[in-house]
Amino acid sequence: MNKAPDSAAGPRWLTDEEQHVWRAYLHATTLLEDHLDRQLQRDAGMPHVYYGLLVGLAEAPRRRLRMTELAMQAKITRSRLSHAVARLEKNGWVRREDCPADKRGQFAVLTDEGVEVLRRTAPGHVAAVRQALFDRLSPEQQKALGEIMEIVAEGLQPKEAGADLPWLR
Amino acid sequence: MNKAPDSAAGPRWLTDEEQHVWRAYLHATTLLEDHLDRQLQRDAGMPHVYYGLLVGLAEAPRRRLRMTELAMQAKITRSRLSHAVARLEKNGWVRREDCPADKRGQFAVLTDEGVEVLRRTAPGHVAAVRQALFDRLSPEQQKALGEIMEIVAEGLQPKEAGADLPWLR
DNA sequence: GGCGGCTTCTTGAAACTTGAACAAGCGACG
DNA sequence: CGTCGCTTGTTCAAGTTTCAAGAAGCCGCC
Repeated sequence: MNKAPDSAAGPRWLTDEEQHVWRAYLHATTLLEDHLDRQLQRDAGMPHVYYGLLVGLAEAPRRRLRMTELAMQAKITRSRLSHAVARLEKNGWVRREDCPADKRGQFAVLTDEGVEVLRRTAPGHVAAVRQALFDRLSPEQQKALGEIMEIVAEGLQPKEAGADLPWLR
Repeated sequence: MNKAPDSAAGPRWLTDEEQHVWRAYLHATTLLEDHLDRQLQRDAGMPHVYYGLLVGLAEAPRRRLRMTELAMQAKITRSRLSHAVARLEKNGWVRREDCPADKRGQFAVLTDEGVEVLRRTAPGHVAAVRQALFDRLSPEQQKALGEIMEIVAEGLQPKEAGADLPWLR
């Protein structure tokens, strides 16, 4: 897929425009992430990733998901999830349950308290996202952003579709 | 600036399209960040943020910057920078120097070894960015992305321009 | 049955980040 | 001068993330 080995012809540096775009990207994404992280830490007492876990559970069938599924949904490692759920459990927002069908498995279950936290904090969070992002972009820009992000995500998909050959990595 | 208080008319949830865009955004940005973080951790032995610090220093006048300036450039807190520089110092990539003009001040200075690390790892990093982002986007999309990110960043600017009134916060 | 390879989830230690609190120096204004 | 308010950079403790290692159960195959 590469036209030529980088090392042979010198690295292909970013052009000025690319560099500009890249810096804008880094700048904006870190600012936005920090912003939302603080907003949630302040209003909900947890970081953005943890909030995402609760949302994931809230949308799942019986407000429960296997650990691995939840981890994949949130794009974090199982290890990280383990620690995170331990913390959320301490808060009373999530509970663990054994999986009857697979004795290795655990369900993470959103408790009523967890639902309540979401109910209370979701509006503020949505407002923050809206204000930081959607209120500032034209419909065309929103559409473009969606498409761009889909392309980028697709190129980085860790698994999915068996399209590539894991055993060659 | 708000049309109506959220609490009065119910929160303005995201539309389906907005939700779709937002998820794509989260998905793509976390995948990309993870990807680059691992790439750099593997090839350069440091996380992306630390790499950014070295780059910042490399571009500064005498390869040095005051701690606060560097922190602002990298959009991190002074505290975090303090830790980071301590670590980079241990690696021999950065050195601290007193500021003669202000006895409180410290310069972070990129060492020759630091320059060397950059020289050695920058090509790989650029390649990773290119492959994950620019190689997949059309010129129009690149342009659009740049504009969008600028808008978003502008809306979150923590300081700048004295346009708002700090004493009212 | 039972062995080997795989998946599931957890653990522990080290690295990194956060936020509050702090020592030290600056600078202006009386 | 002196002192009050502010900035600079660090430190500490608590919280989070990573990575490597490991206990336990599943599954297929002989």
